[in-house]
Amino acid sequence: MFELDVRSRKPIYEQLVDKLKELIITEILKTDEQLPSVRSLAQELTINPNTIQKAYRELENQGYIYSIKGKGSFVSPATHQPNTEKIVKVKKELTKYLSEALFLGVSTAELIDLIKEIEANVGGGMLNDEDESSEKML
Amino acid sequence: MFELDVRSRKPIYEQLVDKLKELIITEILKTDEQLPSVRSLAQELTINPNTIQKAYRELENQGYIYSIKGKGSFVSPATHQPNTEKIVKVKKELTKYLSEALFLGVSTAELIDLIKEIEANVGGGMLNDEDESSEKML
Amino acid sequence: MFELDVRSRKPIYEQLVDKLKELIITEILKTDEQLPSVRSLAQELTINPNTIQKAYRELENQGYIYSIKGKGSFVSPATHQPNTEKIVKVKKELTKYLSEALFLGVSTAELIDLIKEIEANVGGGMLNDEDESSEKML
Amino acid sequence: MFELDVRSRKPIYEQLVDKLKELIITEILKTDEQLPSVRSLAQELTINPNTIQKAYRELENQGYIYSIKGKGSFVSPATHQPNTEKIVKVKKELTKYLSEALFLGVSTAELIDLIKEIEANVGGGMLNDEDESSEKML
DNA sequence: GTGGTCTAGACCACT
DNA sequence: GTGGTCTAGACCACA
Repeated sequence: MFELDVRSRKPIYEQLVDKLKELIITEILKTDEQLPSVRSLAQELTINPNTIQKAYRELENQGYIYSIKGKGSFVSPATHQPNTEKIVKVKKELTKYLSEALFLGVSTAELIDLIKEIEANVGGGMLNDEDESSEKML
Repeated sequence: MFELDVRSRKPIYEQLVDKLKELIITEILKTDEQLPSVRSLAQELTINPNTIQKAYRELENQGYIYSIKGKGSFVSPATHQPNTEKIVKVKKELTKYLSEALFLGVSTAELIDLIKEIEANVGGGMLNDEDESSEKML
Repeated sequence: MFELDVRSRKPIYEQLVDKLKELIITEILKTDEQLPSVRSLAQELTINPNTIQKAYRELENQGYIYSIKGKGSFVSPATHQPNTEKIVKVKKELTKYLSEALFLGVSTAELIDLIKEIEANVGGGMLNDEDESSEKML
Repeated sequence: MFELDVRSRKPIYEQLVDKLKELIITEILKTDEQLPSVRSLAQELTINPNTIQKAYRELENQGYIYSIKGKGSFVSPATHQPNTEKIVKVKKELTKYLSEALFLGVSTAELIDLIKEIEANVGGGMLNDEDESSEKML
């Protein structure tokens, strides 16, 4: 399920954050769906529960999930009130990596293709095709 | 000139690497142009020379600059022999941030515009041997 | 264990890199085995931890080890996907020293013997999953 | 004639030493032949005369050339009294690089070919085709 | 003058 | 406890 690379320079908790974000963005994890418990996930991945905890906390800070004491962690509904601050940050990163890609010889066409390809995978975004059923929970 | 954020979670030397890479990619720093000396830059930015050194070393490892002991540090010529390994890495990062941007509500059109805008700034790419305006800077 | 010559013209960290490379190549240090911690090795060798760090970092760059923040440093699995660039470099050095050896009167036979001798010590190469004697060391 | 790589990590004077050694070893520069003067070589290569000077001094120390004040520098006759100390050093380097080559996947056969190829280029040396004379050595 | 190495000692981030 | 970053200050090697 999760393929963590312990050899990576990137901290494990960050890898976890990225993976979970991806699952949420691609709507493999749907709004209000429950995430695996800290302990079960820790056991499954054979890593320290504190590491999972840290990843969940980070996701909560970024607004991707919410936690309820005693019950668990759940996927937040997509807010769709454009979060300017975050968008600015992401665009900054994008600019950095797009420049580097172009510098390394990747063509514009290739990059546009990449965007389109990704677009197809991202949960319809704000008009997310037919999830009408995710409105309970707190 | 360089705006470093000493409080950032990103190490100073990495910030420096990114800034300098940017200057090289946009050809504000031209091939074989001399970079500011370790010590002068350290003084200008009021950070430790070792930190600058670390950044320069990293840039050297990544192939962006080369250093000569008694002489200084200089911009490497762009190789333009596509470095597959690096490209794969960059594309991975791009995928991550592009997904996130789309999820945050940035439109595809906007992203394509971003690419085109960046493309205009990145060094002419392959052929710029006869650049007429290589005045020093910094 | 490690014999470092602090007076040598070769930097300490490079001596360390060479020694550790040797231990890895001869498989005295096995894949995924943990290296001594930066601090413990520094204490043992009575040199500065930063120097050890630098050596470890260099080994990481060269692909011989990998480091995980809160855990330690470990031997990378041998990739065995021939790294052309590195091979070219090594062959260049070999040519230099082989010429010199021949010039100094070492016979071809002697050199071939040297190769065979070394070959016997270098980790079996491809297939050594079922090594029976992987006791720790260091 | 000399192709020096100013971008190399290796100091220029060392590159010079290596090149000149090579010319002497391959007997392109014959015994007692005069080397170019420090100043003329400096001019030709457009590098600092001090750098040439340093290279020549090093070659003199290693016994490859000799200098006569007011006259110039000349190739030393090959001594042929096996220089144990040097041979030990060279063998040490060879062991290092041979190990690495084998580790990187270069075959023994390939290495032996390399030796034979080099042997053909090295100035007959001591005539050591089947040198019967190289078996003493401390 | 340049880059490069090393030390001593502090503090942070991750597990 | 692990690796990683940073500083202040010293000394060396190269051109």
